[in-house]
Amino acid sequence: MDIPAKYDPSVTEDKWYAYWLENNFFHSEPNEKEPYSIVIPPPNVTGVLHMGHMLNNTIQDVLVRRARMMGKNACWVPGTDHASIATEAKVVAKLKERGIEKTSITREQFLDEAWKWKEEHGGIILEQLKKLGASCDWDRTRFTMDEDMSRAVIDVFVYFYKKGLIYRGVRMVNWDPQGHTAVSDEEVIHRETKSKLYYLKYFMSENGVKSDKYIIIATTRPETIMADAAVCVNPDDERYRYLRGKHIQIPLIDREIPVIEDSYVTMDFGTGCLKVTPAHDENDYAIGLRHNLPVMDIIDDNGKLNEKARILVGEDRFVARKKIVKMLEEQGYMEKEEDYLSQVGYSERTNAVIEPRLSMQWFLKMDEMAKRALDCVESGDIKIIPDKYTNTYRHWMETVRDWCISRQLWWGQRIPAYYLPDGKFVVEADAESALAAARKIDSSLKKEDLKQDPDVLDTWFSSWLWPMSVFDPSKPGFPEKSPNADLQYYYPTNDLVTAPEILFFWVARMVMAGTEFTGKIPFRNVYLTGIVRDKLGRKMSKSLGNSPDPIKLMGKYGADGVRMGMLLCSSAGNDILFDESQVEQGRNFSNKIWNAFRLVKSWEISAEAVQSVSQKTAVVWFGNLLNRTIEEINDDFSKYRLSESLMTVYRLFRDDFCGWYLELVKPEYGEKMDISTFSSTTDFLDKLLKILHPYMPFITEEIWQNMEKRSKGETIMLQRMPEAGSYSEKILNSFDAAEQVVNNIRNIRQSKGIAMKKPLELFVKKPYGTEADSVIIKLGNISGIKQYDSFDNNIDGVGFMVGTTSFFLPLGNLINIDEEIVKIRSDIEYLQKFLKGVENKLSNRKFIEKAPEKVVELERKKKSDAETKLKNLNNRLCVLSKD
RNA sequence: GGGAGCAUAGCUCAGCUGGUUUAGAGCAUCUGCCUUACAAGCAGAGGGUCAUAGGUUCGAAUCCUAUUGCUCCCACCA
Repeated sequence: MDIPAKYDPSVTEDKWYAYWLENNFFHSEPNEKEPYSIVIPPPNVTGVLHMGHMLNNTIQDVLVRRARMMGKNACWVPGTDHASIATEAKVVAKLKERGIEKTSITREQFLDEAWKWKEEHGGIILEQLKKLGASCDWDRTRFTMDEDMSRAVIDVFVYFYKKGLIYRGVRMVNWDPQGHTAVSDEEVIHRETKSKLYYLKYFMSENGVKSDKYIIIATTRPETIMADAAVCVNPDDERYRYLRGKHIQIPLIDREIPVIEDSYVTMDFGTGCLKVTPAHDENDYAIGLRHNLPVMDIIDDNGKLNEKARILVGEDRFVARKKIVKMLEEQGYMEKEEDYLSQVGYSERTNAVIEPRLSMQWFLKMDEMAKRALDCVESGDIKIIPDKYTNTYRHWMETVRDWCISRQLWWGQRIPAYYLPDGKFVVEADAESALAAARKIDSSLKKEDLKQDPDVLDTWFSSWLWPMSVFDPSKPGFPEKSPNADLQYYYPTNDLVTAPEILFFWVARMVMAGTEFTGKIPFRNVYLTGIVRDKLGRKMSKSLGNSPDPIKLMGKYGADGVRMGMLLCSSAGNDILFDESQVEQGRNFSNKIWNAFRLVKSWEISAEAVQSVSQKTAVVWFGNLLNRTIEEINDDFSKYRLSESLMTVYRLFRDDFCGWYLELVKPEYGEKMDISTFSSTTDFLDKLLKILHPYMPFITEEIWQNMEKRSKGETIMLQRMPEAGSYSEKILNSFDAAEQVVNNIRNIRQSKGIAMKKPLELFVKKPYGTEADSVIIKLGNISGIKQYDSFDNNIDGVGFMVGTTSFFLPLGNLINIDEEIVKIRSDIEYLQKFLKGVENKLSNRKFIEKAPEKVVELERKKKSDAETKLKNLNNRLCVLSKD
């Protein structure tokens, strides 16, 4: 037999993934078993795997693989998201590289290019997931813009429109001048940004003529003054009472605007005077509405000033700001400027500064749906893990505003609104039905008279259907209309694993859509992962270059190693500080497992060999320990404590199985092993591999396949997970005591420089109850254990205690009596302190009266144990001090 | 500005309904070992006023209050 001493993942991982695919092990069809389903949070179709995906998908894979081994019919549906803004931006950039502007080609040509790009680069990320070992049902792979998925999105739009929940209106929206589209409130990130507060002189107008009197107005956006519609003061502000009914002239362009009063203005901020620019600020827009102010929009789609600005036409808003500041200074309008920190909104997708802008958009009413989505969580039907996010969820649901669902893009599902020549419109799922509907308004209409709305829908408007539409896209979530076996069987899904950032974007909206269309929640548990950061706690980003390439990482440490490294440090909702050393630990553990297998595989079995006492003790003990640990792991899983469960298995395998069990049962050099011990050992290893499989699928399959001859089509991934059997605390405790004795012996050997090879005698004082002598003898290298009534008179050795039992190692002249005395004295001192504490407690009458019997009992035992120990130590001290 | 959460060993975190001797892991550190599965290993050791100050209680890392420091979410103060 020739098994290499180091485990090499590169020769096993691809092999077993191919084997699993070949045998269709990941595929699931409805059957009579209990279903377990997860839908993947679809990554951006043009995306590339990053550490966040690694974490998220490792967790999903652990859950799915475990469910499968628990005998459930597990189905993990993969797929990708068309991510309209991000993908469109990428395609636009690609075209630009080739010298093509988006504006110079038609919608159809652009979409052709986009689809080409998608075919070429789309799905790379799914291929990368295979490297990780993801056991997705690839036959069910979905894309949010698949024809039938898109159809579902359109149907849903029509449904809500006809229900009266979708409306069209002019609103102040968050305009992304770089992406050329409106984005939702949730896609705007506010960041503290350094800017300046400019104090401008606005001269008063008397009979249309500029007077020399002026007021001072503070603004951060001087480039918008040309769009001012009024100057506003607080009605209670005495200082400006004289302005009532007066007019003011806008600097530079001398346009006259009225002074108005509105309590929105804070008297003690700035100068107490506010310039009102309804077209470019949401609050100003609201004030404008209240006071019937005209709206003048001076900034175009690109963020440049348009001709209505009269000056600086065609300049970018930030260039215009610099230039106008200069002009204002030169012409004497600038009172002063101050440094100022303000919250500026940035587009999540393009990072451009958001321009508040009025435009015609489509909206979906949220209030009722949000209330329902909140109920699902408050009632406990949906559990959020960790539950601290329930608060965040509630807060959002209570303050939600209508959802702006239109995007001024081409990549996505086009809004199915068709305009008649007179500006009226109809909403229908396709052009034919739209024409039919339009003809009811005007029977003379022809197909070419109708113009479809150019906008597409927000990407989340398709992904909120995901848990339904992946199973039944034909009729989005109307199971009563079209009972679909898959939807009936797999929906609601069990667990959703995603990031807290998209709790609102996506999770809440899936709950809304799910309950709207099926009357059922889309999933029962939402497991929120943390953000993967570098070890300094910084977010991983391309610009910092602190994000490792997952593919390279898996190449270096193996997918199993990386999976374990990620899992070990990731409790739900906590950010993970990624450090390559964690992955190294995972790789090292793989090697440990490998070598345990190598050892077991190397044993020769003989029918004549007889099971030794230490082997028997080890087998009984480990069987009990295994049962107890399985119970712990099950408990961890029920609470979604994945990283703890893995740590438990890690310790069980490394410390207990390798460190104690294998050391006890392995035969002496050249000796053979008995059948009974061998079969117990392989049985234990088999169980351990199964428990480990969800975390480390590749190495466990490799070893499991090599443990014994397997027939074709067999796999560990479809074996039953070992169940927790009964165990005896007594057996576990007695072994634990033996471990402690061995540890003491090892400690003494180390400190006295006695080699492991040299056998020692061990004395123990009667009564002696440890049943695991054979363990002590073998692992302590003890030649014999002798029981005495007393060995207090021996001085040439070292004593120690485990529990209240005294042990003694005769060491001849190896001991230094003075050192021993010092050590014993410090032990005594410590114990006396401890005893005093316990005695204080026990002499407190209130404690005896009020504390539960059990606790008091325990304190009494502590006291008597400490007293016994003290007595022993004092005796020993006496003996040693005699000379 | 509003809300939520966190603070335990050098680092990352457990510690569940207050009570199991002196608060646990893993990593890192230090010491000794190439012992016939594994140096990607083995054996051993050190390391903590549980952020601070009060309070409740027979008893507090755990419950309450305040303070300090950090993180996240939400929010239009020009």
